[in-house]
Amino acid sequence: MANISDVARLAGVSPMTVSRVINHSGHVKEETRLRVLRAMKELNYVPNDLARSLVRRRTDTLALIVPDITNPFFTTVARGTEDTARKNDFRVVLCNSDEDPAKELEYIRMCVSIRVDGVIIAAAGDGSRKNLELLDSFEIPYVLVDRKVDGVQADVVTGDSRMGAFQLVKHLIDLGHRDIAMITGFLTTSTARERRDGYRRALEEHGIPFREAWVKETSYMRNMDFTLVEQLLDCTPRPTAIFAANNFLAVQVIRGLRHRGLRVPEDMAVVCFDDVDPYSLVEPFLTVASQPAYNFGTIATQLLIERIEHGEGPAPSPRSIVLQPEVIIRKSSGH
Amino acid sequence: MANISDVARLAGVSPMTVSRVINHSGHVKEETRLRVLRAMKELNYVPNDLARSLVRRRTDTLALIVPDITNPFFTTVARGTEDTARKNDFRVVLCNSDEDPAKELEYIRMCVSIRVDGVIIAAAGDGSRKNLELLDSFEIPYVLVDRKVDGVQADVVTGDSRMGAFQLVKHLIDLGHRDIAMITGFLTTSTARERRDGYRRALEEHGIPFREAWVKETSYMRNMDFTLVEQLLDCTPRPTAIFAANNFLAVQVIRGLRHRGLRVPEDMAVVCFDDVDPYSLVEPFLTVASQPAYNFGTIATQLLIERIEHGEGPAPSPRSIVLQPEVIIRKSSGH
DNA sequence: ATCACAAATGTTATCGGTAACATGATCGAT
DNA sequence: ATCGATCATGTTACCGATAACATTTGTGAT
Repeated sequence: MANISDVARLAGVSPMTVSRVINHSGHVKEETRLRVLRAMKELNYVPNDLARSLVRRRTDTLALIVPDITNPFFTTVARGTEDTARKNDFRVVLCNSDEDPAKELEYIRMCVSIRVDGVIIAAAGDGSRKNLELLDSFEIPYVLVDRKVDGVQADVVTGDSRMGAFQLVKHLIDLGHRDIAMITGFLTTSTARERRDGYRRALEEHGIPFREAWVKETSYMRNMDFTLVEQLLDCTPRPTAIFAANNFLAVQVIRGLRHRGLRVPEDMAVVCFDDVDPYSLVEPFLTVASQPAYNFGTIATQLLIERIEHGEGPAPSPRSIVLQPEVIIRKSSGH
Repeated sequence: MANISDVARLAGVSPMTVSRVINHSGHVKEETRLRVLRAMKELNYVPNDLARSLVRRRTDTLALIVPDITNPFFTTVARGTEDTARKNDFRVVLCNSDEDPAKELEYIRMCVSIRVDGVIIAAAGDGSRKNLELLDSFEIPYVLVDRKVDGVQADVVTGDSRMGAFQLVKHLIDLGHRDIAMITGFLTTSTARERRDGYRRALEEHGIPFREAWVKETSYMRNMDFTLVEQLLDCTPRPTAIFAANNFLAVQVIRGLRHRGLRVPEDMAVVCFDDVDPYSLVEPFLTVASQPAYNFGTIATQLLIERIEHGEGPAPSPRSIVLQPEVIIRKSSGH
């Protein structure tokens, strides 16, 4: 594999001149430039980015760490990230933590050892704090996306989970429901907490008591504990509506209901956070609080790149961007 | 950020000894080893993999290039790849070509410039051949997964598309259908061709003429041309069954049918290749030829790693692993 | 006590680039 | 003709690790 010296030799110049041609830096006479380009082509030369990054102390690489790469919400974030990164000449390494802080830590270690320029992370939970401190200690900038982390000061792009949850539950209440249960992700994630808070506030503002037992907590992932739905159905009184805190939970809820022979919305109203992929669902059906996932990605990436490139002077203090979800009312909540 | 010399100095040894400790190579007295480890911890030292890779001429990194990261089929392949890679101490960089050979080429260039040790690729199409030749010219080993590429000799892990398609269509025929249409991906991908061939063979073996016009070709991606379904519905005679060549196409077909007020399977039978994510679909419903996507990933990765590590001697000649799909009969095909 | 060999550690060169500085050529202005 | 500025290119050092070889120390056998 040819290196820069081979090219230089063939073109009859110094490696530095070749470097200038590659990077469009400094002055190079047009004639020499062409000679170098010809030599590069002839040798099928591709610069070695390891060497380049080593000496430049910069890799032009970002890492995106998400808790679940099979969730369309996060793949959409990933697209936003990637598109924005590419526009700014950054690469993206995509990592999947499986909602597991330990696996997340491994990836963060990797980020350090391959010297990424920055990290965008939807943290596994509050346990991610130590992981993030590792980034801090290496002065690698990062941006939180979708989820805040307790005790961590950083740029953050989130949805207004409290508001979205409030509106969804209010919608149910307006429809006459009073016995509304909730299934949410582990409360170690900020979104689960905020959605529960929004749920709670909506209830209380309408004089409905908040019952701890009606909030079931499980993994946000698709392999959630199926029996939770059963448990809710066995409550007395039985809830007439269920608020699922994300898309996968909603689908599981509906499956659980079907399994018991219950129809949506006739026997049980269902609403949820995040879009449930309409392509897979065949027909849009669920009442949801839809989040602008793509923008989560683009904005987070912009913030990160700003930080990476902000040069001297004091770094901008942590910014918090909150995007509003859009409540889309469809059949699953009844009317 | 501390480097290996800082650690060495603090531990009172040479950098080489530190390197030995890090890599568990050579002999190091237990006492010095501990001293070095203490120094590493004290300085919060993380080795620089750029430098390491540069000199070792090896990055312990694989690239996985898929045409559509939002397709659960490919995310499942990705999981298989990642799990296997990690077990063998490789990292995986995940790349998304969007079924676009040009974007694919950019990623392959990136693979070269960051010197990945190998590539697993579900190629965008036959146009990928030139891209792969680039890898050849740099002697970067690669394995094709899911899709073969015309004129490319390499390890390949595919499903038996012809057989799966044959069985699905035969199933429809056995149910009495004779007017069976097909919607498939671009015929520049091997799977589209093979599925069409399987479809064709099933028809012909049962004395049903193959009609070119009944095979509609479009993108495998979720943004397929919606009007194709309409076109099929306007054929005379109107088909009574549709074979969709992948999961997304099937969902689009069903949406198109719903849009026209047609029920599945009463008014139109539908079968397809690949699983349609049962979690999203709420109820398993589609008759499918299910492929062991996870195994696609694990096997491809094993083959690749073998090639990377095979050392001297003649490289193994290209291997072809063909996995059988499993036809799962459900409601969408009627009975 | 001596020797052969393994263990423990160090030295030097190198991977393939680029930053920083140095040098010589070119050029327009006076 | 002279000079400062800009252009064009080269030289040197270094990024942070490891391979390959060199050296010193330790150990057991005779």
